[in-house]
Amino acid sequence: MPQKISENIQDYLKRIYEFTLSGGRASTNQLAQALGISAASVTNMVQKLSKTEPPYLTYEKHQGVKLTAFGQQAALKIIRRHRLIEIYLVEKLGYTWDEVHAEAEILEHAMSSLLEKRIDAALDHPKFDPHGDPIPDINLEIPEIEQTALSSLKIGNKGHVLRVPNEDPQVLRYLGKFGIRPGAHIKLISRTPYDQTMRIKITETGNEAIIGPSLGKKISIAKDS
Amino acid sequence: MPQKISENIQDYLKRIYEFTLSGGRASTNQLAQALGISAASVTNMVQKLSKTEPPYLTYEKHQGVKLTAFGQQAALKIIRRHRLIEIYLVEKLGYTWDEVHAEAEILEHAMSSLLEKRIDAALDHPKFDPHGDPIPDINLEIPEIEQTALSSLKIGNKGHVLRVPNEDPQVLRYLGKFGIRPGAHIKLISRTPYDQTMRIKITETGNEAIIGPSLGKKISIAKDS
DNA sequence: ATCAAAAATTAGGCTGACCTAAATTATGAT
DNA sequence: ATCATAATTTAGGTCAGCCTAATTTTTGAT
Repeated sequence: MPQKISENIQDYLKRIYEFTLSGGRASTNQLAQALGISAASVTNMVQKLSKTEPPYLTYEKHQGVKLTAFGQQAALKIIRRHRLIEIYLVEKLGYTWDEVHAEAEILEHAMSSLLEKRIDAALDHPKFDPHGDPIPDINLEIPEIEQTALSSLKIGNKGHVLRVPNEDPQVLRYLGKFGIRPGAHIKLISRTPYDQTMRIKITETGNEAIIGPSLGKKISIAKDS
Repeated sequence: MPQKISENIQDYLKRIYEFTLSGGRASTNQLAQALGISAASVTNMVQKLSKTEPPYLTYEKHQGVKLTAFGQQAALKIIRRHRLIEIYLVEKLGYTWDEVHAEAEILEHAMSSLLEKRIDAALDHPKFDPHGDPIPDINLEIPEIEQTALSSLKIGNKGHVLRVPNEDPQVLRYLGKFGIRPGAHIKLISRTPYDQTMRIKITETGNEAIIGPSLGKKISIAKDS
């Protein structure tokens, strides 16, 4: 029977979902680090989660874990709530995009189905959170969006920002200062040959920003014309 | 140092606060019943809570417990959050007054200081929750209101409702059907001599409602002219 | 004042979710 | 192919917060 699902289990599932988005398996160490607990504890918990009825994930020794369809639904449910909260806080309570992640991380576990419905309705069924991450709909479907990494832009080419999936408030404030946010139009000015650091221009604000290579890979854009 | 205060401790403090509002001490059994746990567990926990630094409460064997000033502040903080959430859900998210208690009971533990501030501001510093219970202000002060029990009204006299402090959704829906809510104007039609059951008329709706003696003691009113 | 019933406490245990240390298995550079 | 290192798992332990059963203390009716 589908037992009640505790907060930390939700956190495990969410992390595993994120780590396996690109198809692979999530490793014990990865999860331990992301969850801020020891690797031994992770091994222990994933063994349990692979033995529930139905199981949340499949586990093979030393091979990492992968969510079952059941586990994925559970993960998407939390992710939906997380992202709904984020956009609600920004739209209705004056939060900035760097403040909402930490808040949502806690509130997501306290959100009832009714509250989820009401917030979804109050925002007219939003499709994206403040960072441009897609919000799974009521059936937990995620809209597919075509997107490229900012770092793949050619010099002189233009694009507009789709996603800035970074939880770090410092980074978000830095980007926000230049006007880099979902929807912003940008143009790649230059790139250093050595480490691929980019200089980009933001159309809306006229600012120029320096973006390092790792951040450049995380920011998703659509290429314009 | 003020250690982090877990959810169940918050629940203990809230209950003790409620039970000792009228000056006495909260008994082990009372608390056990209210919290849905065994009396032995309560004894155990209150002993701990009386030995923290600073202590949340004073405990003497077989004499019940009483909050310290420190414990009271902690309780009031949760109560403030609980009531702010209740009124917010009604005002901004279309909840009815019978739905909000259960929701707030969970959300109160997930609410940050920032969220508390934003919600307080969004509602322009509300003074009462949907049941007419006063919301402690930012300094945790509670406005004193003069109030009498509905049951003390004389036949033929009028009044208006101040508080309907009942968590039971069924009761709240029953009362709501007649238009009995904070602010409603009422008049006592009759009272049965045997068990004090009252028949009252609600001015706004023109309805008449039957109110039993225990509920009559819980509903607070102000007498009109 | 007595004493049965009610209330509270003590003693001893359980479980979930974490930990460290030790042992095992996998990996990749040579 | 070997082997040092990294990754993972196993073993054994802690702690918070609950439990039941047994015991002690208080209370109130007579």
